[in-house]
Amino acid sequence: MGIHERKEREKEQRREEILQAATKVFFEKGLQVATMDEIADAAELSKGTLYLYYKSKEDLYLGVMSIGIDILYDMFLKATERTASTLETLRSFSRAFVEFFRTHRDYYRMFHFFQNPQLHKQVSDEMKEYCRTNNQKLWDLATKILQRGVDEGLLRKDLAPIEMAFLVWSTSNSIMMQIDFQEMHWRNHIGLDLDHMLEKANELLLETLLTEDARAKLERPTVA
Amino acid sequence: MGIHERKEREKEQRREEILQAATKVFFEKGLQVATMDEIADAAELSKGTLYLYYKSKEDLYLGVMSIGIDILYDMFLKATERTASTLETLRSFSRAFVEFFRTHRDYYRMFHFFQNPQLHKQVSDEMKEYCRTNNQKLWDLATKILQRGVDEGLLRKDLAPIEMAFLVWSTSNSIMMQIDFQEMHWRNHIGLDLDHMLEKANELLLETLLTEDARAKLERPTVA
DNA sequence: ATTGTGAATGACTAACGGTCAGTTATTACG
DNA sequence: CGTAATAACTGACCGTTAGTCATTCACAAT
Repeated sequence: MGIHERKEREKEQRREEILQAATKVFFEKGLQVATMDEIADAAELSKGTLYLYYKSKEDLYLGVMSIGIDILYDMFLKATERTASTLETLRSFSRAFVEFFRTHRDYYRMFHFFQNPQLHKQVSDEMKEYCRTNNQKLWDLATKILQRGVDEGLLRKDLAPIEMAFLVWSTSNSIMMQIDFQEMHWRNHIGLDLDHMLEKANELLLETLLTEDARAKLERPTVA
Repeated sequence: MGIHERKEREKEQRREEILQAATKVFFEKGLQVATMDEIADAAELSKGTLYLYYKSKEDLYLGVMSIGIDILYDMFLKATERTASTLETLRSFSRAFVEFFRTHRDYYRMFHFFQNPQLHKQVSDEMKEYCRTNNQKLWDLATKILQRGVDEGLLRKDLAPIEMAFLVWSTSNSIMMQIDFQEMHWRNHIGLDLDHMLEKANELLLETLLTEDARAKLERPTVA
């Protein structure tokens, strides 16, 4: 009586195959230019079948994006798992985000669509909820580390951990967006090295978030 | 022989009428949902006529957005024209941006499309260039003020004015984006007051950009 | 062998951005 | 004034594509 289970597995596998095909096509063309027929071709299925597994093109897009969230989560987790000082963990976190941005640009790009509900025309409530939950894991993880920093007296107390998480994320994110969208414009027309700006901004922000004590120690690491 | 001139004026006026109709429809529905037929209806013209004045729906959208850039530029200009200390001018600048965001949300929203070339499918090179030039004015103005701050010893010298301008803009912008897209999510699910974050972030950043001298004076305004 | 079930198909529909041959309005000219 | 020339405008039409659904197909149950 394992037939039912096998069918379930096969269905799951089909869903996965569709996701793989969609990943390939979306990475190459983006949401707007990619067509469902193309994805169907890549999956060696008919278009109708795609709709048995995903409710809309946008749902499928977010399905692919969710893999990106998983990857980022894993990278964050690894950054926290290395036993090190909290300060070093904070830096690892920051670096992990930049690393994700550099090595998984395709996924990073997809986050914009998720972030901007103005662009959602056909996203199902289920998919929205799924993404929200998945995304929440990231924030919980980040907040936990920052809370540790506050408890240890490393980070200032007048900002809640979630506020710091938001600041760190939004600072990095806005610069990464510009790198992704307009790097050449900034470099050639304005003469601005955005990669440098990204590092600098993270550095400045971390300093800003540190308590005065921690900042003093940072400047003179081994107190005489 | 003023016929030619009159025709020119009428043509310009028609272009303006189309822009008005487009403004109304785009504000109500956004780029994706608004249709050219709707805009044609609103302008009491046929769809074909729209294409005599704008090359594509996206061009028309950017035409509307450019008005928003003009408005923001004027607000920035007013912020700098008030005779005041450079520090106060910097604050005015920051406030002007927030003010624009609050009172011209519809225009602000349109900036995203301009910023993200991934979304451009039919933008003409001419319109791109026009927007770029228009946009550049904003940066020039901001950079000028920041340069003054550096010259006066108010702002640190290890960051170029354009770098500071970029940091200020990207910090504000990323938070505003979140307010615009997800304010309710942040407030209800995370318990985060983004309006407060926006002020706080601007405040922290300004402090970060000040020289140590200036910061010290800021904390004890009247030195004994 | 036959029936039942659900997965898969692909022709079809609706919607929309953009086009262009044809119409109308206006000006120039004899 | 009549007519030709020019410019402005129109809307039916085209191509594309997301999404649908009646039908077909594969396979399991009996």
